[in-house]
Amino acid sequence: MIQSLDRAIRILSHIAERNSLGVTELSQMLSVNKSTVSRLLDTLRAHDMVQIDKGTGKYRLGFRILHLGESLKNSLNVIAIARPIILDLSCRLGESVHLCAFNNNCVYVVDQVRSSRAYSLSATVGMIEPFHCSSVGKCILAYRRPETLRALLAGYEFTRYTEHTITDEDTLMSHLEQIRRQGYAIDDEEMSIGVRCVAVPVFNYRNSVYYSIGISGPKHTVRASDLEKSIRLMMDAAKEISAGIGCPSGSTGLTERE
Amino acid sequence: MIQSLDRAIRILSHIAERNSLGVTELSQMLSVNKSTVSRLLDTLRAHDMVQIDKGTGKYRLGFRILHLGESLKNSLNVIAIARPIILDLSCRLGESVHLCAFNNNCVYVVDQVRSSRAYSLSATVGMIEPFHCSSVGKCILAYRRPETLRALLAGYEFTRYTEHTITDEDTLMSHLEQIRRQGYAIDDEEMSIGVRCVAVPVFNYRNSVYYSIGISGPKHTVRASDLEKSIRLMMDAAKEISAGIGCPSGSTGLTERE
DNA sequence: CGTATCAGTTGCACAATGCGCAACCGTGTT
DNA sequence: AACACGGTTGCGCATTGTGCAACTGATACG
Repeated sequence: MIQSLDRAIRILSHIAERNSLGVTELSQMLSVNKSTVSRLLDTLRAHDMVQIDKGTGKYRLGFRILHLGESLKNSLNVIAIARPIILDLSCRLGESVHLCAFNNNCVYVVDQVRSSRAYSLSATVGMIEPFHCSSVGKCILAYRRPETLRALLAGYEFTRYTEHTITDEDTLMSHLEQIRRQGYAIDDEEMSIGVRCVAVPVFNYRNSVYYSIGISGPKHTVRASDLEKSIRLMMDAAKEISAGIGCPSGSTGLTERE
Repeated sequence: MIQSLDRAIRILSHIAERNSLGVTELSQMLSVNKSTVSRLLDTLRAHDMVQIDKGTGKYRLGFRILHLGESLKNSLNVIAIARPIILDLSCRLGESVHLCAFNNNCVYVVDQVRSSRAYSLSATVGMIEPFHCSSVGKCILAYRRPETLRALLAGYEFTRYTEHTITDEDTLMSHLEQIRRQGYAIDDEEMSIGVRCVAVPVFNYRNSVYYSIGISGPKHTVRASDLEKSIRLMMDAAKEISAGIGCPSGSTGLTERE
């Protein structure tokens, strides 16, 4: 463990936590002489890892941090990260698994693993999933803010596919509330008779939900008896993907909607 | 300049640039012995500033970077940063200046400085600016992607306020193209007869436009003769705000729309 | 107006710390 | 099996980072 570097990172973390700090404060928090802190800050500042807040004169994080973060985000490929995980999930559950993403105000299927089963249900990558009657769609909607939801659903057509389809905004809203509470969404023959789907949310580095993974299968194979176990497995998989895209571990569910 | 820290930050930057690098590659790039690089990476990894990409086995940036970045973004208060700058701008130009933000698919006035002039034109903070006939609105729209624009304008009503109001999508589209090329937007009596407005975009840390600043004044005070000078001053102010929220200097205009 | 107080930076001398070297793993390749 | 290659560990040296204390500069206060 390299002392100076270790201390520098500690400094960054403390600054991040308190937004801005002075040399003396930092030196007390770290129990390090302020001359040392001052010199570490000099080097950090030379690389724009911290900057001096004109106004308070204290140190805040520098924009280099943002640029590093951008680069990391750009290199994060959810599909690549999720692939081995949903592959494994599909094997364990014996069902097709889709990875869906919220983009352009729609929920798209962005990747898929087909079940090994002879008669497998499958979506098409690129397909848009409806908000009101797909588990993956509802799952993502459940984590939007009320205002966003209102905007999304303004003018949305609640096409009825089966007798179980939710066809009005109010019902959907309270349904979404429930999904967020329980942490998973079910589509029980809401789009096609005989088909049942389950989906769970994937949390990103800021605890927002922009992805979901879902399974779909013939109603009789996705049985109530197995459901609990399946959901647990799915949640484990989702947690792994979440971690892979930077979700702080253990914080799932404490999510601000957006 | 503290050597070890300096080297560590160099390592981060190189990794960011190339997405992932190995110990040996890094040691060559920095001309530092690989044992040293390895030990620096150990410390960085202990703080999740880098992580090992399972798959390639090489080092990539760690999620701590993202969390630091989030914290910085949360502490960035555009209004606070912009205030002294638009205040100064308003003095120099003698016009009211507004700061507008794109949010919830609308352009809102989020701050304002009223001109010292006796008859000043002013908006209300919180007000929503129309897309098709406000300079601040057009200015922000001009940097949306075509797909986003289409979504935004689907069902948008091109209310006619004056004989100069743009009332159809095609005209607006080519007008926006021009705005992006020239870097500023003008509203020439498009919303109110006798009122002229000018707006310029503010670029954020990833070169996206989510804010604009605009002036509005009686047509005769915002004269064509002064326009060039005014626009230059506005662009300077916008650049300063942009820098204040992390825009990499000198990169204005090379923007990906979104 | 001078003095006290506090935050931050600089000079210096010491030794702790970080460094390069070389040896050592562990994997994959021919 | 031998080799090549990327990464980690042990060790001894001196470079580097460190604490101390003095210095600067701003702000408050009698």
